[in-house]
Order: sequence, then structure tokens, then C-alpha cells
Amino acid sequence: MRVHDTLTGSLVELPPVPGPIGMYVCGPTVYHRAHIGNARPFVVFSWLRNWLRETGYEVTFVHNVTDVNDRIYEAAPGRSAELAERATRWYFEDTGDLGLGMPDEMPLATQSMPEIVGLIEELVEFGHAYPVEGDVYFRVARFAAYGRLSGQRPDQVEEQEPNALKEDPRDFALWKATKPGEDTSWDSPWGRGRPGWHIECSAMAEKALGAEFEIHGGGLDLVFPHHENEIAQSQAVGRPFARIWMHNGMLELGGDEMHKSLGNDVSLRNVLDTWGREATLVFFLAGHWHGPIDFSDDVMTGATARAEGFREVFRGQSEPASSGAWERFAAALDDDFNTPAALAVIHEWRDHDLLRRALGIFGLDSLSYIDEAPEEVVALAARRQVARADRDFDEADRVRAAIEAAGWEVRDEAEGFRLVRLR
RNA sequence: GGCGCCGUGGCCGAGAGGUUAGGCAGAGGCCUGCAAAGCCUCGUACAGCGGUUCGAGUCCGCUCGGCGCCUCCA
Repeated sequence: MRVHDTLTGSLVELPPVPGPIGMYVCGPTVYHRAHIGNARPFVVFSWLRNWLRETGYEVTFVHNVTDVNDRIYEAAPGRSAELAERATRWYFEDTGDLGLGMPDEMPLATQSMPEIVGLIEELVEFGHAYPVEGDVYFRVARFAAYGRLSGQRPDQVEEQEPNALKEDPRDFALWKATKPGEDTSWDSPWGRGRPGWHIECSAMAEKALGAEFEIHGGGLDLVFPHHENEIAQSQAVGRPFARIWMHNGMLELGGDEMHKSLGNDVSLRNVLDTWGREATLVFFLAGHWHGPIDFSDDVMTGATARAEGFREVFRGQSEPASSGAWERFAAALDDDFNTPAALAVIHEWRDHDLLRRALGIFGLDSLSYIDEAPEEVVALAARRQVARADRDFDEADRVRAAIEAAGWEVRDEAEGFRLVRLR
């Protein structure tokens, strides 16, 4: 299998089965309820984990939560801990409702302080970082490979707000002295404070996966500075860190109207409540993980119809797939995890077992569950059969309307009828 | 100003030098008491302009457009 790697800008081959493959995927900074875009990395990398396991890899999927950060302090002055805890719970709930299971580990920054402080100490010790008035900054100039991931040249990076404490405007904070109004802080050799934005990931990734691991993932917006800085922090003190960098594309919202309402309308919670988890997953499946995707009502309507199309296959007779069917499906996924191409392959399938297995990788085996109509609806359908036999079609149509009012569609078949739940 | 992702038919979306992607929507047909489902048929599209080539969505250059990042966003 090969995947697109940001570092080299090309497709790189994964090690042979069974790996092992350590996969660290940046999770949310918890200061609000996740929106549908935040769900993309969770979905993409959960699926990737499933597929890698399906093909025989030993995978450890680590997905962190950054629960201490400037944004959280700003969003809830004096009560950041409370907000972080609540938003973390939301994230667990909302991503949990996607039905893709949990990552193997979901470390919290606030519970990784010894590792964070230890890593900073090491950076200071080797001259890659310097403490100033309770802050500690990373010395960018000392790390020669800085900018390799993002293609940023240090001298071209936009001028920063002047910060008298920094030796160089490009330096970034590893540790920040606690400020008035901040309700959380931890002890450190530099005094009470809390970690800067990037260091927590370097520390948590190493704690969970070791100094070297296979895949680091996250949104494309994290390439710079977040991931660039993670590499600098870890490699400056000799950790090889991640071999492959996978960045999922951004989710875009069509029309300006949606832009304005960026908020509850497009919260993952709301999307799940409005469209259901299956359509939401099909929506993500229909776009290549690496490219941008547009979120809109039209697209979700299409995804709903597509999900229903699969359900329809399971209502029919299973027919054996042609030889090589699974191989074609696997080939699509093995080539940069091309889910739209894989989706096209399985659309041709009428083989229930094979289709269920393929959909299962994406958490969509539920599409194979056929709903059974309640007794009273079955009774109505039976009554309609009698009316039809008597050629009383007015009555038959009336009963059908009643069945539809109850949320079911009746289909006449060669012998008898079939009831299909309306969605 | 710099760095990066992307631009395919009504819509979504694969493909990366030469033979049908696929889905959704739509039209016609078969079937049906009427339907639904299913099946059959129907769309020559690759932002624009140059160039390379026997041949270009596919390679090169430029332009236009969307999106992301530039040290508090997945």
C-alpha cells in the first residue's frame, strides 16, 4: 500500500505487513463543539486503521485531545478547565456516534505534563530552547531542517508581532508562564505555567508510540506551524519521529450564506441529527481524503440516496461477485486510500457477504440490516392484498396511503408484498 | 509577499499520454390495476490561453478562480 506523504510530496510505500504501524492523528483543541470539518480526520484515519488491519497490519491509532491552549483560556476566562472538560466530552460523544469505534488511545495534554516538561528540559539542556522570564522558547535558527515539511523558508516567513522575549521572531513558545486570569497551571523548572501549543503532541506521540513511528496525520491546516514545530522539537533532541505525514484536505462550505452561519448548523452533532450517521459517512467516503470536499444540502441529499441504494441491494437477492471483485476494491484502497474509486467498485456488487464486509470497513455494515415492519403495518398490507384480490383498487390505494402515513412503503411482488421503511 | 491543496458533464466525483469510471438527478422504454423497486437505452465533460507530441483532462509554461497556512484552527 502507498499513500500521499506531505514531506516528500509524493506517494510512499508502507512497510510490509504486519508492520507494526503507529499512527498519531492530531485531535481537537477543545473549546467548542466539533463541526463537521473537525470530523474529517477522525473519520479518515479511523477508516485507514480499519483497512490496515483488514490487510493484516498491526496498527496503533493514537488521537489526542489538546485541552490546554490559549483558545480555551480566551473562550472561557477563568473557567477554561470546565470548558475543556465539557468540550472533550462532546467530542467523545459526537465522534462516538459516528459508529467507527474509538482510537486505541486518546491522550489528554493535561495528563501528559511530566512528558511535556521532560521534553522541554531536554531541549533546553541541548541548547535548542531557552527560558526567559518563566517562558521557554524553541530556537528555530538552531534546527537546520526547519521548514522541510511545509516548504516554508525561514527567511520568508511573515514578520511576527514583535516579542521582546524572543531571540528571533520565528521562535515559538514551548512553555508559557501563567498569566492573571488563567485558571490552570502546572509546576515546572521555570515556574508555574502551561505548555505552548505544539509541544504536547511531540510528547504524547512519543509516550504512546515511541521515538519513531510510521504515520502522523491531521488536517492540512496543521502543516505549518503545528507539524513543522513538532518535527523540530522532536528531531532536535534525536527522535526520528514520524516517517510519513498524511494531511487530509479541508471541508468547504458552499455559498456565502453557510459561511455566515458557521456554527451550530454545521456542528457534527447537528449534521448527525439531521442526516444520520450513514449519510454522513457516505459523504466523506465520496471524496478523496487528500482533496477538499464541499459540504452542502445537495451533496448530503446525494449521499443519503447513495446509502439508500446500498440498502436496496440487501433487499434483493445476493449474487456472487465476479472473480477479482475484492481485489479491485483492495487495489483502489491500496493506492493512496482512494475511497471514491473503491466506492465505485462496490456499487456494482450484488454479493451480500462481500458488500457487507466492504461496507464494514467504513462502519456502514448497518446498511445491510433490513428493518422489519411492525405488526399493525403488516396487517394493513395484508388487508390491501385482500382488496387487490377483490379488484377494489380504491380501497387498496387508501390502505397504501395509511401504510405510508405510518412510515412504510408497500411494494407488490410476484407473491405477496414487501414493506420498506421510508427514510 | 511566501508556502501548499485543488479546478472534470445538471450536481458529486475517480482517472494522470491512446480503448466505458461510478454515483445522484433527469428523459424514454420494459414491468405494474396504479405504483415502487429492478432492468434496458440516452450525456463525448475535463477553468482559459499557449506549447511539447503522431496523439493531452493526463506533460510543460502562463493566466483566471476556490480553499488552507504563515507560530493561539482538523
